[in-house]
Amino acid sequence: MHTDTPAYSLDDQIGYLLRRVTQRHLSIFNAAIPEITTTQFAALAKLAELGPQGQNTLGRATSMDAATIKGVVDRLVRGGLVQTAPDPVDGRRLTVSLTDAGAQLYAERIAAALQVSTDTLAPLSEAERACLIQLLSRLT
Amino acid sequence: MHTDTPAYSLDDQIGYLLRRVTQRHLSIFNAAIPEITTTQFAALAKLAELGPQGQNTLGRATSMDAATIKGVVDRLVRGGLVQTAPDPVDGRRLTVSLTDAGAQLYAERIAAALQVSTDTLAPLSEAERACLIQLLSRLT
DNA sequence: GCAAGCTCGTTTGCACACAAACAAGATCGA
DNA sequence: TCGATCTTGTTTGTGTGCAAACGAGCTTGC
Repeated sequence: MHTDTPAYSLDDQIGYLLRRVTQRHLSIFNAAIPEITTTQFAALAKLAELGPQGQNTLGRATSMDAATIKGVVDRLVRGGLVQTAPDPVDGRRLTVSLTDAGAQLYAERIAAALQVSTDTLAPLSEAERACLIQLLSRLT
Repeated sequence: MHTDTPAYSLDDQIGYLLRRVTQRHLSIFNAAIPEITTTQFAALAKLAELGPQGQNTLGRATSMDAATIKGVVDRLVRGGLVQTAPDPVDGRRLTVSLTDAGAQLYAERIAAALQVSTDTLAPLSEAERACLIQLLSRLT
């Protein structure tokens, strides 16, 4: 008796595919919207949707942990797209909100951001795109 | 006349979904194989498949740029899983190869790595898994 | 009313990931 | 043959990401 080494094809593994598709997506996004990154845009989008939020709350809404959202918010503050203020009620809370410049940049880039998604999915048919989105949603 | 702000649903964007699914996958991988990271495992897998490779060549085979693969190789060397040697023919080239420990760790973890892929795709049926892999492959 | 436990934000340390710029070796064409 | 060009590896700077540990503020149960 012996155990054969099982075959392992890196190129067919879900993790490797996810990494490669993400690379392509980031490259498309960066070409279309060079001013900010995908995570920064996600933060702007959620602030626009939900209004001012605590920093950690915003992190949860955008799937970033506390350490990560802090870095993202810091860079957005540095770029003048977002501002922070202490919560008068809860002494721990740091409320993050869009500045006028942030709201304007977000509004101006929505169409480009939607185009990024379309371009990323360009190799697929309409039905295939919907299928992929649906399958990925279930792996969350 | 005016232009309505188009709707932008972050949760439905391909980039955001990719990030979230990747997070879940990395978490599953890290729980199953705590010794090394996904990228390090990818490097070991390609070295096992292709034999010793130049550092940049290995980077291309695993979809990492020159700066990234250097960091990965450095950490694998530090962990004793890989070794580097100057190429006698090409004075620029740095040949990377598996050590015995690296080859052994890789062989021992293949089954676990395959299980990671299975676990990541667990919410999907067999047919859906194949469909997802196929769709993602076309977005490379 | 108060102690235990939770949440908020912060910091540090590590590991990708890419852009840009660089030095040195290899190659290929005129 | 020799100069332009390409390739190989390196470094620096910036931006995610996560784990772990921390202090300070809030809340809940008893």
